[in-house]
Amino acid sequence: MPHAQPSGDLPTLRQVAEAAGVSIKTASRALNDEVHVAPQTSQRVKDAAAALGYRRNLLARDLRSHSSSNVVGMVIADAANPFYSGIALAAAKILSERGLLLFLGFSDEDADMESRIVDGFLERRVAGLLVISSRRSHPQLSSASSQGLPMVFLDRPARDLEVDEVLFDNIGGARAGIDHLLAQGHRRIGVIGDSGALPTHRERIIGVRRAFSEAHVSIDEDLFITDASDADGAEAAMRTLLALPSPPTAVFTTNNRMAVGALRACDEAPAPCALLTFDDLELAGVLGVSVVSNSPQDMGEHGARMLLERIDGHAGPRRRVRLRTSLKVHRSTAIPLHERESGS
Amino acid sequence: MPHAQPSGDLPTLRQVAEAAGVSIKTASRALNDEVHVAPQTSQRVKDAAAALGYRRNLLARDLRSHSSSNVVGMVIADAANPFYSGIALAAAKILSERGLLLFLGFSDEDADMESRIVDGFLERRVAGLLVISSRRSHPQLSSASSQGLPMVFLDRPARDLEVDEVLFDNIGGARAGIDHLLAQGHRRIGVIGDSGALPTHRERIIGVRRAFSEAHVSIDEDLFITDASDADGAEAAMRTLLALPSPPTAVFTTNNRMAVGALRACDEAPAPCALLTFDDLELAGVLGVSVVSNSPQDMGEHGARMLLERIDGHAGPRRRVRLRTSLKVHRSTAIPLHERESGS
DNA sequence: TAACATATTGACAACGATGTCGGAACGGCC
DNA sequence: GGCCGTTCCGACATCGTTGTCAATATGTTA
Repeated sequence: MPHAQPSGDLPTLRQVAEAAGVSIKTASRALNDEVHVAPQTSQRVKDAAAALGYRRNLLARDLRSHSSSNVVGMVIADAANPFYSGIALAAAKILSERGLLLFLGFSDEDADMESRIVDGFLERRVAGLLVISSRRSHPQLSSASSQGLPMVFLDRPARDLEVDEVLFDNIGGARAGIDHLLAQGHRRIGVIGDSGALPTHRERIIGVRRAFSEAHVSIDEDLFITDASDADGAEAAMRTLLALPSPPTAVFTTNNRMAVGALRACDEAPAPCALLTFDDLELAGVLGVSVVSNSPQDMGEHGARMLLERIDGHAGPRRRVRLRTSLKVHRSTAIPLHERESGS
Repeated sequence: MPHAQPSGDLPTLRQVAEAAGVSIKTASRALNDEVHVAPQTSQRVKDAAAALGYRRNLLARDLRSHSSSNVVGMVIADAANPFYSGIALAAAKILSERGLLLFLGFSDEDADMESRIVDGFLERRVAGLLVISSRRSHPQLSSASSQGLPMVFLDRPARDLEVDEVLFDNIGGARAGIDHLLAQGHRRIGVIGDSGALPTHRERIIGVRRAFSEAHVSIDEDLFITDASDADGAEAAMRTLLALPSPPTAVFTTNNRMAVGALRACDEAPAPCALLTFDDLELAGVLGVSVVSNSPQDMGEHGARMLLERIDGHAGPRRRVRLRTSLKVHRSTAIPLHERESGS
């Protein structure tokens, strides 16, 4: 029963070497399974290491071998949103297959916070970055990027950087959603959106407007509330829409947070709402909410793979991937407007 | 416009020092705002650093100053579950207030994976660990713990380690849930639970049985399905219960994944289900599901704070915190059984 | 037997930063 | 002028590991 000494510090390679009666270098070779180490020696070193509870110090190793540490830094906005945590999870899975660890930082949509997080990553010499940015410009990253640090932007474009991107087809997805509602006979369609600060939301609104205009349906701007900012805001927005003299017959929300808020408001409405949202909801079917479905898993995996290619030395020009969305129709918008009966 | 050289490597302190015409040590002093540096010198160094795009190398700094890196490692099972990601987010927020970064690893409930993740943390000399463990024993951690590495176990106990823990009152919460259902007049109560591998689930089942036994209500074991393992399994389990000749009048699920599955099955059931689950659901109100509400945020914050105290040198005996749960009644179990009308 | 290839090992420098210590310059004071 | 204290600065060792190179010992070939 090898009993580790309860002293405060972990044993070093030097101590292992002394215990095994060899030089530091030989101990290093043995523990790294390099060639040209006598089997007995190797075993003696490994036994000593096990007895002492030795763990190699990767900080020192990475410093010496100049290999950027096997760590990838990832910034996401909000872990409470399953959309972002889904991206992070999928990316982490791909990276862990290669033995890469993940630094995860939560920016909470705050530009300064994001900046501090990225600084921490850079100072720790991460091998690459996955960024869901809340910033419009990235001065820190521009020099890092030009110095060759691999990075991939997810969900939101990197306007001022020539780096790889994985985004969703926001315009096309939103357009397909509105097309569906129009095809079901809806003309008074409400729209609830996050604040326009996020490019994703701007693109989705563009898609919405394009759908209306190409269908030659005029837009009632009173039904557009695009500054809801969070679920509570969306709930209030939905109440406002429902309280209109002539409320919308269907409502489109630009992301899952907005949908959650809208659903809360609908819960107290006299009639069921026809609801369609960008982003998947886990219980969309049960809730009857139709969705413009996107796959955070795909985004995380794609991003992670592209980053791995860059880490492995791929040096081609920037790549911009747009992931497709798919429309999934559920109860609340499944029946054309003119076939719906009141009540029920 | 200082233009960083596009060469592959980041500048070192040596290069900054040369550019500023001072020694390495002086450059170090200037950049760390130490005393006894002439203002002009300091400025010259800082200008040079900015011009070169210098970033200090924390790997080297931490190696030298032997300060365990300002990084905390955290293992969680599954980021797709908002319960775990909620814990991680809350913990990260607390830690980031102290400038600590978070290594996040996803074990996917796999013991080997957890072990590899923890190894990576230890080899990178993290300052502390937050662990939601999928393991029954933790041989790696026992030596690390006795060597004084701060760690806090979350949600699941650390049987073989004398470390701090933050858990929920699983027995009491489950008991309160069943008490509520019994009080509403339910006698045939279905129970859908995860596989018994997790201590949380075992405790919850204990709470359930205790509630029955103290109310002197006999248990129909046919209504207990406690090996559902995931949402799909729970969906199948719910279908099984609903297909019984005499189906339960209410169903208790032991966590949010089980609830999701049960809800899917209920969606196709002829009559609405009376459902109560351990763990919060974001749309519990809309869905009408009553919940034994716990707060992953509280757990994350508590755990992070306790870890910080340990990192700061607190050396007291292990602490075991049990966080309370609270019952939130929603539509499906709000009306006593005998007052319910069929249909509606 | 000599020459040569190979296996095994260790001494030493190096990675990029900080801690220690001592030296130079400066001012104030007797 | 001599002494002291303070400020400012740099040479050097050091953290724990790996890369380079040279030194042995051993086996293999001409």
